[in-house]
Amino acid sequence: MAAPYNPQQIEEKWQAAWEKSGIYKARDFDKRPKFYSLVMFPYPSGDLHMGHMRVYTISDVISRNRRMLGYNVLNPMGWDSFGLPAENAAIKHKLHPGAWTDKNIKYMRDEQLKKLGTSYDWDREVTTSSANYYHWTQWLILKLHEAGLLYRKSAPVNWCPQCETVLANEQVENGACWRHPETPVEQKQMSQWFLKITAYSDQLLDDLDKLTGWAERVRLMQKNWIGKSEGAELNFTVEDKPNVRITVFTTRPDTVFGVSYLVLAPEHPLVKELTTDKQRAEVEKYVEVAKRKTELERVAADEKSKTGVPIGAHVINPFNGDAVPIWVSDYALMSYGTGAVMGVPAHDERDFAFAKKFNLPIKEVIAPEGKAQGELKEAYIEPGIMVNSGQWNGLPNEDAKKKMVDWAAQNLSGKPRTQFRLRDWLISRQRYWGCPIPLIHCEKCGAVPVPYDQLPVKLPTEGITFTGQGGNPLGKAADWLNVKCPKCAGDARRETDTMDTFIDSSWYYLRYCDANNDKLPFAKDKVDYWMPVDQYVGGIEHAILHLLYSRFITKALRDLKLVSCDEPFSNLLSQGMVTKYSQQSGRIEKMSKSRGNVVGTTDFFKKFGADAARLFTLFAAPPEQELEWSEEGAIGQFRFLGRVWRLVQDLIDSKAILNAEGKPAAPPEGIRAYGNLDQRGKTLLQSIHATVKAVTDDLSPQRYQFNTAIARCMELVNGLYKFTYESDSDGNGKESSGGEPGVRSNLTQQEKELLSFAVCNLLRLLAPMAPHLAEELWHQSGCARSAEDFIHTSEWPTYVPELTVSDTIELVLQVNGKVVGKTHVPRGLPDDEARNLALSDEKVKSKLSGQEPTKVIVVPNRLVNVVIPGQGK
RNA sequence: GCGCGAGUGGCGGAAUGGCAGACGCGCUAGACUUAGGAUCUAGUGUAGCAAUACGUAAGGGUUCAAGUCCCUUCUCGCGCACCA
Repeated sequence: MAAPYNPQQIEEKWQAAWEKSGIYKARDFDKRPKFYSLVMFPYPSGDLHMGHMRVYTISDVISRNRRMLGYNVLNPMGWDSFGLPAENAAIKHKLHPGAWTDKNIKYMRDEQLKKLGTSYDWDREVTTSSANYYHWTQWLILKLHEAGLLYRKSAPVNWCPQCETVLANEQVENGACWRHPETPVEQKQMSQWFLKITAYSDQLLDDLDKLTGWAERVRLMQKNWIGKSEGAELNFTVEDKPNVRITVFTTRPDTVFGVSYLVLAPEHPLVKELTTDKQRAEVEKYVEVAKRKTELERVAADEKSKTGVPIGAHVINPFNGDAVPIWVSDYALMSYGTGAVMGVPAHDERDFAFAKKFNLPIKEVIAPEGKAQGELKEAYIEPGIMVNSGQWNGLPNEDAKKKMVDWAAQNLSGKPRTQFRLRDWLISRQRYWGCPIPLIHCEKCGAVPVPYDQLPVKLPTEGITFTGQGGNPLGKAADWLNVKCPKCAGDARRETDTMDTFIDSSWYYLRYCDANNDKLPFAKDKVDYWMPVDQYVGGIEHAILHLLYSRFITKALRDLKLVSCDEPFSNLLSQGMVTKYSQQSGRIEKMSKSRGNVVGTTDFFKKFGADAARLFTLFAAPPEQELEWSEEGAIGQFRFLGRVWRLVQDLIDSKAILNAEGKPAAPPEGIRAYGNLDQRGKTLLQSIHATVKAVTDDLSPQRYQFNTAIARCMELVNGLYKFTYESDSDGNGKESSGGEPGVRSNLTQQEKELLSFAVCNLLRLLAPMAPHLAEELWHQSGCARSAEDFIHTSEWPTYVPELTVSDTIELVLQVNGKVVGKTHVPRGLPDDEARNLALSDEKVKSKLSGQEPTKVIVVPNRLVNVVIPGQGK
């Protein structure tokens, strides 16, 4: 009796053997076609659970499949290891963030990712918090500084009081910090470092069209985030002050005759200047209140709670000379457009609500049929014909738009303008555990870059304590802080802000191409060989932040001639999250520690093995969908693996698949013709070829349907059981009753070759998904030529298209589209014969009851549909 | 509110416009047993003894033929949301 399937034992054995062999090393400049397979690298939080494992499994299957298909695969892994949790852990445990991080990395790498059976090239491991990585983050940021893309300015910024740091716009969600939605961010005026991502707004938007390998919804999210609006600037002159003009941005210059007021943002510099004495007290109070409002409160305000105060002054509409009042209201944002908005209540929902509340005139200037509708119940925002608009009356509003902007340009009262929602990327963080910004502040010279030969600016460890109070510990490290200016050698201070960790992760895929370079971040020729990434796999939560930043950095580095590609990720697979029932909430929720519904990796691997875990996460749902973790389902995969194991053991024990030398009995080229096989053998051979085709297609980038790939393997295994155990005569199943079930004793030599061929192919099809079991049986069954001949470097099986389909088919007979019968016919039966066959069928005849059919549709090799008249539907 | 996406057995999910429910979980029955998170065999959409009828959120349409394409409605999920 063969040994039972013991995953733990074989998994450890092969993980060690693979590591020793180096079969997963990527080779720079190899002649094989390259395939760069990337998975979003983790933050080393300390413990991965089954929810995390899904993404690594998917990416690993793709990598292994491509490798077997003959590609030179780069499949690297690393750690996004700067960031707040390490610093918070340091405060809590009185441990340096670096020590905490290193400990976590070691555990996650050696006890979790390796034990999952991943095929990473660990020689290229990167850790963003190590000096040999952040050295080059600093190098790159200085290059961006030289290119004018890094600048410092004082601006109102989002401050998270809990993180004690500023945040990028992208990291503010509903007015709260992305890390804790319960903490509203505050507005602070601070001098901060920004990256000029807006210089690339147009490219980032236009090139989305090139990304055909991305899901439409991800592209759409980026498009909306960039938020391009075409419109115009229009200048309104202040009444009685001909030298003072207020410029508004509008996407609807065609509605300018309907302006009945103008709004300034509370922060707008002209508010103070223009407010009349009479209104001053009220306006100042309003501005004060608006300033104190958090972003959250401003966002939460709906139309009914619109607020505002007239400042007493008026402006002249450049188109018709009307004077309209100026208001201050916080629905105008200083950070968008010009901070001033023209109010057109008749054709803007927001303005309509504002006018209703404050009793401002509503003047209709666009009407559906060119006739004014009179009193409006709501804003009319559809296209229409111009009315009440002087010389433009009667024009379609879209035509008027262009002409009116032209007119404004000629009269110096406006010009076309494109406005983006995207803002520059605020990268300063007032925290210790991040990459130091390599600049030095000198009173005389300003902000001076640290010379390249003095990089990296290392994070100091001396004199640093983590108390969680009093701000950034870097500000207290006197030895580190006080330096001489590189330019004038005078006294100067280091920048104490560190970089947003999204900087680290927006170039790590480039570092993988040349991870051990100690002269440069990467050699250009290596990056040009590997880039772009052929398949990126990761969570949808990065649809905007990380992916947009990475695209920007790639484009900026392209313009600096440091890389050649301009889009980093050709294909993106956004895998769905893993969920599980949570005792805490009583609902099915995303698997996470805080929800108390995690399934750990270690226990599961010990009991059922990594292969079963991999198979279940692949099988239970298509990769882009949500997946509910089910212990029973996972055990089901363990049973399937056991079924494969027992079958192959049985075949080996009974000498059914090995020849006298202990090698597979199948001819080396496989079995590519029916030969003398009987029907049962033909069916199995066909099933083998069909399975190879189906799994090959399912694993291809066009599909990535791992669930059906596994289902097809299961079908083949079921077929093999039938073929192997079912005796000819009684058909009573596994060697009838009693005793050890056994392999059919009457196997012919040809059938043994067939079985042998089946096993070699089945194992290779399973290899990407269940790498350990496949490897073990590959060697046991003698398919391996030596102990070093790994299944993962073997060739992916091929199929003969003609053998993927049977030579007879079941022809479906329909009457008016309903199935009335089926009949077996040879494949390729001529249409007229199929037609005659259908018309002579008893059931069809009885339905016809003597009538002539109106029509007979023949779908070759599928069905015949007889259409009978007058029977309705 | 706007924009995407999805609704298929008890459950997860399959189906280039051509036999709905592959494959698995669960369940039922049988066999076997060195009792193992066993294994093997058969069955399992609903109603019915059956023939058969009905079935892919609801309604309509296109088509010889619709889960699949079109329109309307409903439900759920996701994203964005004072962006002028």
